[in-house]
Amino acid sequence: MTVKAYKRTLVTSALPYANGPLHLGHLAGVYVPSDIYVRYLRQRDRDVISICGSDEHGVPITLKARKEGISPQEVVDRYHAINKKAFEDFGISFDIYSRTSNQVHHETASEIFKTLYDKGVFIEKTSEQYYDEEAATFLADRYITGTCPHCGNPCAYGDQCEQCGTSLSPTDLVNPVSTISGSKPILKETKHWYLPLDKYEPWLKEWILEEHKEWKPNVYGQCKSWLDQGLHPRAVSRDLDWGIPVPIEGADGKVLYVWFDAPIGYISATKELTPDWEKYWKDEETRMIHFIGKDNIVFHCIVFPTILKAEGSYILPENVPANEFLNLENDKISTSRNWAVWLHEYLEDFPGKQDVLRYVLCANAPESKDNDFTWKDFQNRNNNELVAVLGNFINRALVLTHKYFEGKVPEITTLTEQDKATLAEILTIAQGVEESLEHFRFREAIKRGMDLARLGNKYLADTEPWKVIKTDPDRVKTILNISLQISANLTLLLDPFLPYSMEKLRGFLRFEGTSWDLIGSESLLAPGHSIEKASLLFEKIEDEQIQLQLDKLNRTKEENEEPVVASPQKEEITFDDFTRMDLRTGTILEAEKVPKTKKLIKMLVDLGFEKRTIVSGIAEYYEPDVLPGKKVSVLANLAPRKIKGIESQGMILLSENPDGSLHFVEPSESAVNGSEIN
RNA sequence: GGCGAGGUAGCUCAGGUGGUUAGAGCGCAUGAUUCAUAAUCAUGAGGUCGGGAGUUCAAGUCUCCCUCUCGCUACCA
Repeated sequence: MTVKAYKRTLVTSALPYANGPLHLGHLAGVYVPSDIYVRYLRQRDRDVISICGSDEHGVPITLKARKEGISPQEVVDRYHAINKKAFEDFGISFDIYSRTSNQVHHETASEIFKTLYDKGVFIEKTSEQYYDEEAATFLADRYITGTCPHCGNPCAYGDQCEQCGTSLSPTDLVNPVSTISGSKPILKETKHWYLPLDKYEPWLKEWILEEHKEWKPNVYGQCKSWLDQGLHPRAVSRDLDWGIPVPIEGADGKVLYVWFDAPIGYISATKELTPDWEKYWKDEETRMIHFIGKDNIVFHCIVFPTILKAEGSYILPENVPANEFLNLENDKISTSRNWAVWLHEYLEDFPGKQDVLRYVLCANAPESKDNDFTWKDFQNRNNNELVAVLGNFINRALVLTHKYFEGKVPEITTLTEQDKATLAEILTIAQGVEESLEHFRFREAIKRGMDLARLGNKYLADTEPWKVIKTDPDRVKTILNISLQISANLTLLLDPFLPYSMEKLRGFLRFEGTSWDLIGSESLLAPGHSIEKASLLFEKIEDEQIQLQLDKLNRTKEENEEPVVASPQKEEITFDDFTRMDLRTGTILEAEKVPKTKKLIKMLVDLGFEKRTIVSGIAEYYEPDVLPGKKVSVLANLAPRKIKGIESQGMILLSENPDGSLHFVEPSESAVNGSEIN
């Protein structure tokens, strides 16, 4: 592997989807690390740009719009505004925060599609999809509801049943209904374009598995998993009226699939930012870094690079430092369950405390595995680290300087060996931070950065200026000069992590330097230079504030535990309809797990008049060895179906709780095998 | 079931190519100290490195089996 010398860096951060506000998971996984990285490079005076924006297409946005009776544009306008402002208020320093619904992006995505189309990259395929004749439109999976074939939930979507969690395809649904017109959709042929990922598989294997072994284990492993399983062509278009129209003849009513256009948003945003955009996207001397969460690995490591490669003139990402997920108080963050800490709410509840959250999310970032955010930990890190270590050191240095030298930086008289060692340590620490940042190890970086404040505290404890002042005031001059030089160095070293606080600290010190190259200097503050009276850099966070946040989450939990609204009753049927079902009492004779499956159990059931083999997905709730002898209710005249190669002759009735757990509908002991259930 | 990532001190995590008494921060205990937001500094206690077997002179680090967590995937009549 050759180490390339790069002239510039292009940093992209995953485009947040504009159908909801930002939460801590987004920040910890993507935006805090990318912002630290970008601020660091800027401070080093490197040529770097940071790109982000709202991802505004796709079906979920149209659904949200429909639900609220507004247009998709209004939905994305709302969340784009909220999120853009939240990022700004939080100090995420994108060079541009654009959006995919704007003109530049439409043009850029269209051009790239067109180029690939003209090159003959795509495969065209015709398939049958549901079509709403009344609304004269094809229906996206999410626009179709029907009865889930698995659990009978009458409100299942065309792509997933939210009750049992099964992923579905629209044609699986029983009694499909269009959510647009309420009519019954028909199957109609439609043409789509596919990106043949399979053809690029050999190249991807070489590029990732051979040339990028340095990628993080979670990223590399995920890619390997996909590549080993074999790639398949992926549709790049959809029948939908919200998005970027497919820019070719005869593609009316079709738009680019959102995952195709979203990453191109990075390119569009760069175009919008600078006329020099090609230098960032097409020059081999540019290093492109994608900051993303683990859910985006396949798109940024496999799909998007394939698009860029197929297009031919673009560079590929040099690294994709994807993070894992952040949990909240021991539970997965979930927008639909409102289990989250929303950024805009945090900013209201903790005004002026952006850096505290930046610090906690960085120090506890889910870099190698899923991590947990707890409010207690948030409080502890603020009180025991930011306040006690960093804030306290600054306070000590400033207070002592005012107490003994009227707020003027004293001069160095004589340097002891300890002084020299302490000053030398500054640079060593800085090099450690650099090393960590260059390798995207942000939690290690921030910890190493804090070591400089620890060094300051130790230095003061060792030299004891409050004692020495009585016997040797000249010595104290040197001690405080060094303490203040450490403080000034801290403003430089921690600026990428804690920009607000370091700005404040520069104010305290009346220090204006910002360049990373100054770090290690022993004369950032000249003797005689006046500094401001000390005020606090960080404040303690009291238990009450934390309790308030915990109460908020508890309320959410209680709301979530309220009984689920019973699914609406299905449409009325006649007695004849009912009598068509042949329900029987039976007894399980034998049961065994179906090999190589997680849920399936194969049973032999005695129905009195005959014995049936029935396969059922209950292995997560019943062990096979407890089943023989159990009385069950069986739908006997259900058409047989092959499951995992075994013919299942009937269905065992099960009741399902809201949590998905299954329970047999058990006839009483006195019921005889084969007796009819009416 | 398949694939991937994880399971290391009370908590959150480090531990290239196997090699002296397994590390850090926080928490805890003891001592020092008072300039400082009861902050700081020092010292210490705490781990059979998920479990088992194997390779090796030597394994947290390699191999196999098992187990738990997370993700993708198959499967649920």
